[in-house]
Amino acid sequence: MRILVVEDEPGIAGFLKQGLEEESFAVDVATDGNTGLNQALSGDYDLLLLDWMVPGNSGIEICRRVKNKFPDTPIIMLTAKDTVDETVFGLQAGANDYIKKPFHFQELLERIKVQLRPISASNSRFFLGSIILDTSTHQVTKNGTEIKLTLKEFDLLKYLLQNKERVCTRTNIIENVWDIHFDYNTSVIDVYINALRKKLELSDTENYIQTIRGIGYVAKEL
Amino acid sequence: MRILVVEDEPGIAGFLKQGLEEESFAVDVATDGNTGLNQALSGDYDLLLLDWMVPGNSGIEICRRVKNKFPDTPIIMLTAKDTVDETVFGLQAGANDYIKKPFHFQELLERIKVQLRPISASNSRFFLGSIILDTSTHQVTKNGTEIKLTLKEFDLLKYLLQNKERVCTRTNIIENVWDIHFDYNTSVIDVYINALRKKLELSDTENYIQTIRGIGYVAKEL
DNA sequence: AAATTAATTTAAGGCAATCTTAAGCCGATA
DNA sequence: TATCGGCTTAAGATTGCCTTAAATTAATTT
Repeated sequence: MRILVVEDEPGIAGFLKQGLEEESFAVDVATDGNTGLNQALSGDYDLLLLDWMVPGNSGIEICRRVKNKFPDTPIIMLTAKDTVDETVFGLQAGANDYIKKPFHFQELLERIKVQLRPISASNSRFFLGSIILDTSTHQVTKNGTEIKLTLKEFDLLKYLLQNKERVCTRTNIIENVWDIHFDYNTSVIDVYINALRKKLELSDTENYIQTIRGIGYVAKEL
Repeated sequence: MRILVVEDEPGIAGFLKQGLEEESFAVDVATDGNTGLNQALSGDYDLLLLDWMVPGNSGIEICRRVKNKFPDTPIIMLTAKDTVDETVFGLQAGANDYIKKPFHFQELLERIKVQLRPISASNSRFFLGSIILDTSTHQVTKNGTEIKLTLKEFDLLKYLLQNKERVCTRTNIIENVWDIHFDYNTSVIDVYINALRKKLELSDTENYIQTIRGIGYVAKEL
């Protein structure tokens, strides 16, 4: 799940980025309204966190423009102000929720999950053959025995499992797992697919992760 | 823990009843909406599993009525449909979670546990291997001998144990144990984890507190 | 109140795990 | 056969955790 944070205070921005990444979201940060608006209009994001007051376009303006183009993208406003007027303005502009600063990260997370629930089933466990991936313990097992994966390996496998039986293109993967948007000219994916197959001991008779030449990969039951 | 299942298909109902009873829940089954609603309104249950479509009152209607009378009773909807609209309706009606049929029983179990966790979280003693943490006496022992911990060490260990088998991110920890909400740039956690491991004498063969690089820590049985 | 002790936090260096790049190889496809 | 894309491996760069010690803050004693 990809989240765009538009926030000029570097402290808060960094805090949000780290916290959300620990929750395995792919996070981009824009520190002013103009770049924020441009990135938001790219349509690459599943959710937007907008600060109310940012240099350049105001959060509320970004909200209106984005909602105009992508009515279904949930937007949560971060605001230092809590007067009724402004929250009403925000909701009129199409924001799905707002949260007052300073806030508890936990609470923000809750609200994000509520917004994303219809999109991601917010599952905690994924299954593939005898493989189980559990996001709550960050553990992967095969036939009950634990398989130690690195963070990126875990994220990649999770992404494939979230999209089980669906082809994940290389672009899909590089954008959602690596959070890279340009320069697709890398072979990280190959390296990590390789590592996964090795660690999961996927033989020819058990190739749950199949290559679609020229396109990408699929995780599928056999 | 008492669970009410409202489900008309006898196959699924029986499957649920048996599975949940094996997990030592007390399970009642209602096969139509009317009796389901009546039983639910008795207030005897800790959690409700509602099928979306049942004869008589629909699951969603039951959900609304029950939530009206018992806002704190968690409700999980079972649904064959997965359109965004309907899951959104369900959540608006107050459901705490939903799961699509067909589902893995394990997954359902996970979700039930998540919902019930706040209720059973009022424990005073927590266990991890041969370690016992008692919140009422503020004491920690390992193999019966007391281990003196400072306040912060105790709080940290308690938090990890309350979330046993679940990953605690650094953000989780800093918010819940230190009550810090914006300053993410600190290494206190490392220092205290280090102290805990030392005092608890967690060797490689006994590393009940594991590091999840890039995310945080988990307390888990081996 | 001052001094002493304990607890907590900050800071920094070292180290190991992880990530990324790059290059050679192999098989598929045209 | 030539080309393209994917596989595999190894090496260098980077990141994040561990550890220790010093600095700050809080609690306790004199």
